[in-house]
Amino acid sequence: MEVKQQALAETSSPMEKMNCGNQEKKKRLTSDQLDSLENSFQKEIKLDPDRKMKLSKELGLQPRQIAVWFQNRRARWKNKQLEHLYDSLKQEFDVISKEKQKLEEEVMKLKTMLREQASRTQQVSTGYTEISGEETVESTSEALRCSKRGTLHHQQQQNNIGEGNCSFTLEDYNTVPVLPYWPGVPYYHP
DNA sequence: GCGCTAACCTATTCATTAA
DNA sequence: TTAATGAATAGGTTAGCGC
Repeated sequence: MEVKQQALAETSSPMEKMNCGNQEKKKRLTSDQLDSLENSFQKEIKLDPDRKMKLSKELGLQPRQIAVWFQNRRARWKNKQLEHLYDSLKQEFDVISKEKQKLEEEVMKLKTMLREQASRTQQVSTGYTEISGEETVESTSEALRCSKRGTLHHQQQQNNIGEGNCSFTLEDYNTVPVLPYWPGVPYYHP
């Protein structure tokens, strides 16, 4: 019963007073009221009944106004959280995009090198050795393997890939923590 | 299980204010 | 005058409680 009376009291908002003939206009809260509400919100994002009544008395506002302010404040806070989340995800996306572009360029280079090596191998296996100008072609397959391995190894070292040393994996991505966190305000679990 | 109620959330309205 | 901001409302959902 006591709760019911309180609920009734809370419904008597300024707007309803306006509708009842009382021309009380919608008013902005004063900076002192906002400071107190903000401090309270920073301490605890949820509003328990005791604190609502306490703030109501302290600030000379209806409990309903306190509740509404907290609701709206939580909504604003959540929007900010989403903005922060969007920013951090965008940053991650940009980094991954650049990494992908680099890797694609590397793949192109390596494919070109493989094609060149393959054409040389074909020339050697057919027993055809062409010496044009100053160029000398090695005719042993072992030498070819060595040179190929050396080139690939060099590429792998440059890019830190191969032998399980890939610089970025899906697992890495999945373990990157997003930041559901807004400094100065405790994380809100709905 | 069902109805009631309070509290909460999201979307929206509307008054105020600053540019 | 208008866009941005914030107080308040409407309507829906959820959880707790008594029956």
